[in-house]
Amino acid sequence: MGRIPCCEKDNVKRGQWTPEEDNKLSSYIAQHGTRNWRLIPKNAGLQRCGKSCRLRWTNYLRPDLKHGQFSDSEGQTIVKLHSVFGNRWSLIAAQLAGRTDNDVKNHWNTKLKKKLSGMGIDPVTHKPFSHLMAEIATTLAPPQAAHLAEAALGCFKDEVLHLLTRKPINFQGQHSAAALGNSFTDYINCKPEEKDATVENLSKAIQQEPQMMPATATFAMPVCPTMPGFQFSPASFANKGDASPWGQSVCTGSTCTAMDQHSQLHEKLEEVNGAESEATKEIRNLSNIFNSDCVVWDLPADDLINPMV
DNA sequence: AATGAGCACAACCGCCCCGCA
DNA sequence: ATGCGGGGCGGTTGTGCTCAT
Repeated sequence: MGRIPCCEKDNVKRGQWTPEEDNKLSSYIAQHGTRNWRLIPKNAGLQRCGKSCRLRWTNYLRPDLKHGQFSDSEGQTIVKLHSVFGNRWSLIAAQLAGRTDNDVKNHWNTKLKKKLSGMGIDPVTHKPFSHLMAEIATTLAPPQAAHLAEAALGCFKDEVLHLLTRKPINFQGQHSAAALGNSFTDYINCKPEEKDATVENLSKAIQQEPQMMPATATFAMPVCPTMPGFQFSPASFANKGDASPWGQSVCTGSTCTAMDQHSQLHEKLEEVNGAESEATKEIRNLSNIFNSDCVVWDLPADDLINPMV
């Protein structure tokens, strides 16, 4: 069984589009619109799958598209929206004039993800890697935490190395923080060739003192006054000499609360009924988040086609 | 100059959702 | 209520270009 294919794959051309094909498609759509994608290639005289035509049109031929490089502020916008929406590229792209979901996705995968990793930020959760490691210790039972933390240290070793050699971290944990703090201090102060060993020591510290981060311990970002306890200092994360908006926008800690509110967003969405599109509803809800006292958003309004604030 | 690695972008694939009969 | 088809979406792969060796 299975689904009927959208076209007969044997009879359709695949791969790069030629200028001639582009012209045929563009002129057909200019005359007849995009009503039925399955019929468009046939009527336009193209040996292409309807789906391929739709993709070519929406990602490349549409006259309202921007084709240049992404600006820095567009990048920031993507990062911030990604921290709220996750990999919902169409939703993110809808906020950037002239950009498609494919553009945004490609830009994220090729540039932004690496940029965040290089800054010590996990591109999936938008939290600092060190925060994630400590979270492992906080949320899991000691034996599991030890194993996972060790694995995480292995996975993120490069990022941790990059992070720690750039800027000391101001850990002020109240519970046996000395063990972890000393390990970090060792890490920062040791010679490059000793970094690996220090990572291992840090892992051991977590293993040996599983109670050092009790389950009740929480992290406080500066913009989260409601979360007392363990103090992580994102300001110390950012390179102080770096005046770029990247350091500020990603390290404000806003994403910490944004992720929490992301779940609220979905809960709220489920309550909403009516004729509004999902995007409209999400944006409506999102605007509430942006107005929240707890989150600092500095989205560049110029890049937004639906300014949310 | 040749070649391989890395990168950016275009295109494809398969799944899912939604409207309609 | 249900099944079908069109379209949308996100993940993945392919391709061509650039740069370093």
